[in-house]
Amino acid sequence: MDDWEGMETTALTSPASEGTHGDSWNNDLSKFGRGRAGRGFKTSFSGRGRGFDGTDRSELDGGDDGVCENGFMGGSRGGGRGSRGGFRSGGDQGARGDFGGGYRGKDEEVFAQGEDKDPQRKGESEGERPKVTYIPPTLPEDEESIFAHYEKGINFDKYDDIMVDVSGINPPHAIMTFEEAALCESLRRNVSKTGYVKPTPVQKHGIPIITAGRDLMACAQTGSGKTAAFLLPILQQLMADGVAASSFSELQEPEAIIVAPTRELIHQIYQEARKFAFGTCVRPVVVYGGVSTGHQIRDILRGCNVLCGTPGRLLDMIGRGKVGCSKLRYLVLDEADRMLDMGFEPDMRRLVASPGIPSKENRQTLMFSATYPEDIQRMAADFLKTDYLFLAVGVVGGACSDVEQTFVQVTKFAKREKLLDLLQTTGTERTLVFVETKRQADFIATYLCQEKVRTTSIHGDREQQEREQALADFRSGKCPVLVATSVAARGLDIPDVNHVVNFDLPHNIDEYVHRIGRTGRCGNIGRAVSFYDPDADGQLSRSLLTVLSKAQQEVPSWLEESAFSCSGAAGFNPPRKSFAATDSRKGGSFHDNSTSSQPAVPQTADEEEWE
DNA sequence: CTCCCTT
Repeated sequence: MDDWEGMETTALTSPASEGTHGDSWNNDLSKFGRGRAGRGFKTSFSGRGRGFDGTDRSELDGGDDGVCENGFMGGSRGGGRGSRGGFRSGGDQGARGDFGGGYRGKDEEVFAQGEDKDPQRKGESEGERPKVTYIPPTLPEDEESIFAHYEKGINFDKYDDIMVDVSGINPPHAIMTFEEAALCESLRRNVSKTGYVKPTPVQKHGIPIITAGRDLMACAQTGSGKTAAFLLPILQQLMADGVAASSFSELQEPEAIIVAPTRELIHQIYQEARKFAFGTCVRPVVVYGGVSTGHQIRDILRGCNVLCGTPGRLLDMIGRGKVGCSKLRYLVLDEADRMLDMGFEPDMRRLVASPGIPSKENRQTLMFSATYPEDIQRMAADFLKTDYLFLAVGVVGGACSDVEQTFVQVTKFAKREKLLDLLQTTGTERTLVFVETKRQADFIATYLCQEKVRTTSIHGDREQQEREQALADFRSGKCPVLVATSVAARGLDIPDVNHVVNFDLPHNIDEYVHRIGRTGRCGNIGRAVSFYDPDADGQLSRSLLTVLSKAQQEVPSWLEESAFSCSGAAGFNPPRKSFAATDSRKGGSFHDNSTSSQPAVPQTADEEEWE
């Protein structure tokens, strides 16, 4: 089932970049160890208001052309030069001087990735490459390319065992076939070209719910066909209601907006949207950071019915007046729990406060994720109509137990050796190594490269082009080891990930569930090995225990003991978050439960499947 | 605290 929402490798690998990064694992090495003082990104980001509320472009653009762009870069590449200040800080201005004004320019003067090789720049950069506004490879428009990679073996029958639970008032009946979805001709054709024969459970239930105009909070694993579950009914409605054929305009007012927490993920969703919208008058567009803004603006202005985006760039586009929200009918939050957690919540609130945007009563809001901490569910109600439906889809004894989860007690300092050890015994099978920090990702990737393990890495401080290249190299098998931060934890659909290694365990259990969900999919056996550092991971032990037992995994006795001792006095350590696929409106009983002898997870039917 | 999110 991995293949379902598969991002097309080709889309991420441009011929031009092939040369530059051809030897990615080798080449990456040279880039890894560079000092990285962190970019102004974060500081400026979480800091305060963003340019976008200003709507006043002059300020924004002025910043672009002047200090910011390179300041930004300087922070990233400049290792150590005073880049902490965030963009627009004086300290960054220094960085700018280093590469003269040549490269910073307007969006119009961007460099295609091939030019990245410019020897002069390379020479002078030495750890300080000038900012090149990256233009992702133009995706081919031909049918063949759009529908590439649809012929993977999908075990549809596996889905018959899935347990489904719908709660909420008056849910519509599920459909059993795509015919019942009453899709128009071109959509039907696209569906079958995509290789879908019969709907998956999330589609069987989700499609009629959306078609009926209901708001939805859906709990389903990535790769279970959830993207199609919301795209199809949305596209169908738009076409049925005869949306104006998209055409050039200085202001575009999309009928649907889809947001996701990472660039790679939104790109993947966009690819799906292109498939299903092929040959229709509905035009999907994608926007995200790290690539040329001007390019994306032009793409939007050509016509935009379904806008996919990461929050920052999306808000930027709205703030620049390129995108209006008054015609919005559908708002989709993918990885919704992530979109509503601390990091993104302000952006989401800002989004739903955009000028002209219909209130929640006057639009349809759809949320999808594999995990829904209960506090997040409560907050999600701010975005949903009160009668929203909750849909939980799980594979009984399925995906989760297809992942063999093992734990190794390792202290911080022994982790590196242990990892190498592990990789040498597993050979070249595809392995995704999760680490806690961006710095650590560079560090470990460099180390593995030195040990002749073909490794690449992905994290938020890498150039967008590098991120895409890394993913492409991992997918293609050129680099069978990918070292990643949580940027790769969710949603990414990479077939044949044989192993997931939690070099560092995440701090929260949902993240753990998402991470190990990168493997063991589609009936394949996956393996997840986690390095458990008793000094650091004690807090997680209890919820790990619950996850393990629910997935019918063996629990090491030391972990059990650790959980016992870490939980302190009975009931004093209730799980902060539950990770179950349970409608928080159902009684709300498990609040109270969590302080009793109940395990961390509410005892409902949805044993399975958090992905 | 870190991660991810515009310029």
